[in-house]
Amino acid sequence: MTEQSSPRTTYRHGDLRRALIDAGTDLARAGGPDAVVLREVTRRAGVTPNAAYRHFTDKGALLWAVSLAAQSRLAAAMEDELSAIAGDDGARQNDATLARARLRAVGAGYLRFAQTEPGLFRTAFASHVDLRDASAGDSAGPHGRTPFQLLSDALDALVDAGALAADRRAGAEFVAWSSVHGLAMLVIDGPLRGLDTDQRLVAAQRLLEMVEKGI
Amino acid sequence: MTEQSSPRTTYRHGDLRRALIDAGTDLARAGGPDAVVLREVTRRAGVTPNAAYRHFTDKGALLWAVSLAAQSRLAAAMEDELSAIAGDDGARQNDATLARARLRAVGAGYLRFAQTEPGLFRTAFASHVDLRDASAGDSAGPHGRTPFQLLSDALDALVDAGALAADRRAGAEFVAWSSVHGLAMLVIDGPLRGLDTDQRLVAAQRLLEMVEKGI
DNA sequence: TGTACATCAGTGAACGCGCGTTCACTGATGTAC
DNA sequence: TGTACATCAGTGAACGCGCGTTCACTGATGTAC
Repeated sequence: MTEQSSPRTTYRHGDLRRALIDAGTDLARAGGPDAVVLREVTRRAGVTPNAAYRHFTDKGALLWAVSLAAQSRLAAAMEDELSAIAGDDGARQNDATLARARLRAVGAGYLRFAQTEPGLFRTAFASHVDLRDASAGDSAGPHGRTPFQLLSDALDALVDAGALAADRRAGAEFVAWSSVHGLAMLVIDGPLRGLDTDQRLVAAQRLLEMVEKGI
Repeated sequence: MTEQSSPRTTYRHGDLRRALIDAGTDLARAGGPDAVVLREVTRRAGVTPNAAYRHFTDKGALLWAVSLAAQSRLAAAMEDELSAIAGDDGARQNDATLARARLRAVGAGYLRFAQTEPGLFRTAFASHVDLRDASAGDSAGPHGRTPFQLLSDALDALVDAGALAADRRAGAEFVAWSSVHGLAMLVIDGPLRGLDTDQRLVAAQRLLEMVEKGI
């Protein structure tokens, strides 16, 4: 993914911006946002530190770009989980069971990404991003939806299917999101770090169940 | 709280360990765990940087001590909320309404502390602490209970009062904690930073309601 | 089709900074006699 | 009660480090004529 192994032969790089984001993503994957160090990023891209300033105004802008990439991967993980639902052709159907399955899939994808890619997960939330901002195109997944939009979609579908009262729709994403996000944080970084894989799965199931019941 | 304003006249300090933790706490309050910088801490205590090594083996040990102090304050905030419950004499009663009020108080205290002291809140979770560890005496509040223990107590009382089925008790703290923790994180540091005070209160109420219903 | 030239992506060297940590030391305190 | 001395909390100076950023530059590329 980085240019490290294939040293450039031309004076010009080709697509340094992309290479810097990729190298930054590798660093973020391994060590979270703090590991995204400008000098190390350029080192990995096989380039002088100041070359980065041709593509980013400063280190913050680079980290921001890496964070957007991480958010996009989070969205992709959620979409993966959605597309794995049996009997779901992706179209909007008025099926309460299916709608609930989709909401669970959104949560499960979120949790799975947090646990398999903790560094990227933390980076997605690092740079004071507003995930609710629909205009953040670079933070969207393969189908152009951001993580927050995927959650909103699932909740809308729940209302359409009659599985959630319309007057409980407002603010529902905040509480659903909070629950799942909290478990992710406690498990990857916090006091629940000690839980083994089984315990994590049980906690995740239990949590999604609670959201479904209590929302 | 720091020694900054009253320069020492004696050669010896008196209680440098305490002063360092206090100065570290001030820094953490203002800027979170990353702001707890050994040199700045000693500067505030009116002491040479290396003096800190008489009391802490390294910077990590200092940060750990500050984190314990932050956890203790979190516990205190939760206890404050508990003691504000009307008609609660603090004794264990088999009253379902009261038990539910206590659980809500635990969550509300947690959320209030996160919002009024975001720096300390993040510091409490910074140093890979295991909050569930009962032996962490320095992380307890005024009544000797850690934040996690306060939550456990509230859930036990819920079972005793018949407001929570005994077979749903196991793992209940994980999902309750996750929900509240997630909202706290999203609001103070994350994508829900933009919410104003009213919206936060509404979200908090809605969340505690969901936990109560879905647990 | 060939040449002159402007553009601008990347170079090389250097900067000042604050950090955590180590060293040999000094001098106030408390205890033993 | 007074003196000698061990203890050890804090000093002062220095270290090496990696960081983000700036400077004047060079040379490959693409375009105009």
